[in-house]
Amino acid sequence: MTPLEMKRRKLRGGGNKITPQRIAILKAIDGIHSQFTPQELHRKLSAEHPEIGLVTVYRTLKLLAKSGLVCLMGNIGRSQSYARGPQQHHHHLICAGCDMVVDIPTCGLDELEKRLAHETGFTISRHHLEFTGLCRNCQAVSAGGLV
Amino acid sequence: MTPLEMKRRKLRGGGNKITPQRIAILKAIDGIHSQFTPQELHRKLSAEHPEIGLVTVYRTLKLLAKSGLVCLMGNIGRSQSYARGPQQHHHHLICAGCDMVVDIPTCGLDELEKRLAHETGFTISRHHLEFTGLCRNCQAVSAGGLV
DNA sequence: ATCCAGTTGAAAAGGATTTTCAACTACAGA
DNA sequence: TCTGTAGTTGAAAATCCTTTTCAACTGGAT
Repeated sequence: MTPLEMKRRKLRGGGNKITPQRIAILKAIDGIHSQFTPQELHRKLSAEHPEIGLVTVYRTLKLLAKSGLVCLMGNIGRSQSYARGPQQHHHHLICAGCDMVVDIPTCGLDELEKRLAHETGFTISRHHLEFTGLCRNCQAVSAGGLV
Repeated sequence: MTPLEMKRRKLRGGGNKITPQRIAILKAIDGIHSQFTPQELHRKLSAEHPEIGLVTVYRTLKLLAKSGLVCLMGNIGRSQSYARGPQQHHHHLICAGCDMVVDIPTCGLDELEKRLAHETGFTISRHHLEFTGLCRNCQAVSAGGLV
């Protein structure tokens, strides 16, 4: 079963229909390797699928996130930010220069989380960790005085 | 020197003027012990200072954040979220039920940060860590079937 | 082949934030 | 104390992102 088939199946399982728009959106997302906003995805789509409206992109991303097929990462400025891949435990290293995103699979926060829960009486259900800095490329660029 | 005087001095130092609006806003912020949005602050202000416009609140918060007198925490839904106190190294434990915010002064991420920098070639300038869960109160409420 | 619940695109509405602009004012210097 | 001016203000308008509404359309079960 191809990855796309798996995704179709997962969508169908939730009682949703498989439409040409949704397939086009799923395919487009597969080709994006950094975080993206609904607007950016729509821009990317419009080359091959000018008939797909921005509203549909918003709706579909929301649906895909609910179905676990894309990952809602939070807000960049005013915009929602999504990323390819399922919602799972991972964190991000983000370049302030070029917006590149690197996933961080481990964080070692379990200990801290347990301690906090104990000390505060909270039930902690999730955490979010984000590092910001400059990637090698952008360091070079800013060292050259271009920024 | 009172805390307020210190803040006035800090503002003046940046070449900014001390206006009645800014003083009222600084005082109001001192009375808020959880995170707040510009809109919430404006609502709170409007009782005593109906003449202060929402736009001024937005502008002043931006100025205060730049001057290090309040702390811009990120976005809650679509809204910016601020908190009393200077921007410094601390993180948050947030209750999903009542929005209460608890500061976490330590995080022990220096090691991970160093390792990441080494492995990826990034220059890491800051990180953001956030735990979400339910405080004792809200656990009780949801256990009672009210949520 | 038929039917209907789910889906679509366009336009309008909604909500947060920023910009514009003319009037006002804090305060440095005379 | 007075004056000039750069910074500040509030209201309205503009902007930007996102959601809602609605009539037309369609996937897929029967």
